Amino acid sequence: MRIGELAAQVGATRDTIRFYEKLGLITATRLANGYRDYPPEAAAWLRHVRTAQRLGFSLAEIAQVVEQLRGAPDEDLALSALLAEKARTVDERMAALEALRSDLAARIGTACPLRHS
Amino acid sequence: MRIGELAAQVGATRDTIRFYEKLGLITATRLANGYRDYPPEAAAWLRHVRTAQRLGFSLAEIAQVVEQLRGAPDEDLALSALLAEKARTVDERMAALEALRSDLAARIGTACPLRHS
DNA sequence: CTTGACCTTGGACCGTACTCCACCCCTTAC
DNA sequence: GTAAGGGGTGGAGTACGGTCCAAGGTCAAG
Repeated sequence: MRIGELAAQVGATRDTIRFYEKLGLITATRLANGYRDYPPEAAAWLRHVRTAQRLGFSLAEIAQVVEQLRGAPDEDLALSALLAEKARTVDERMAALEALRSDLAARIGTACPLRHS
Repeated sequence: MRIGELAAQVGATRDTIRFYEKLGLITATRLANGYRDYPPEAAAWLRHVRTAQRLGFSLAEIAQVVEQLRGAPDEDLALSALLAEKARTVDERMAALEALRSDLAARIGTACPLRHS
């Protein structure tokens, strides 16, 4: 698969994929003419990257995970642990939002909302 | 209060506070010598800004709220309305996080967590 | 009266995650 | 053979949220 098809399959631009390659998030073999060539799994992998990103991982973190997974004794176990850690972060963020929400609710309708923050 | 003390109180740098001023997030009166002067409430206000930011609001969004308050016929009423709107945004964001959290929970412990995203 | 801590400004610079550009090569269709 | 539509590279530009720096003014203590 060439870069344009891969890009279309995952809803990214060619530029984005080349950018990800620079960050070590994806690698490609080259065809005789110099074009990047991707195996079919590349699309699934890029979707995984996008998912991780959506879940709050920075591209640098994802690249680091890839790096850490290389040579891990149990790949799946390591990945599950990382996800569990992210879930905890999400829980914390939700608690903070809940606090802000009730903070906002308490101020609404008061005489001077920001004055008592 | 001068900028250094304010910065110390909220755990920011003087540069950050001047940057926020440029964005319209905070205003200061000036002393005779040109130094910025802040009322005691400024610290609470800045902490509020930081909280909103930590919860995923961009500085531009926060500045927009401040902007909308300027010149409102009834400041308190306007602010209450904006806070009510923000509370709704917070609710939406919490729902999104809840979705991500259960998404993570579902993946944890599976044979190959990222494979089914 | 100098030293040091504090303040002022404008502008340069950083990291993240792209996005666009110019300029070039390769391949297929007509 | 020429035009369209891939692909390649390096480098610049964008938005966001700062962070740092130089050159200078202010002020209290010794």
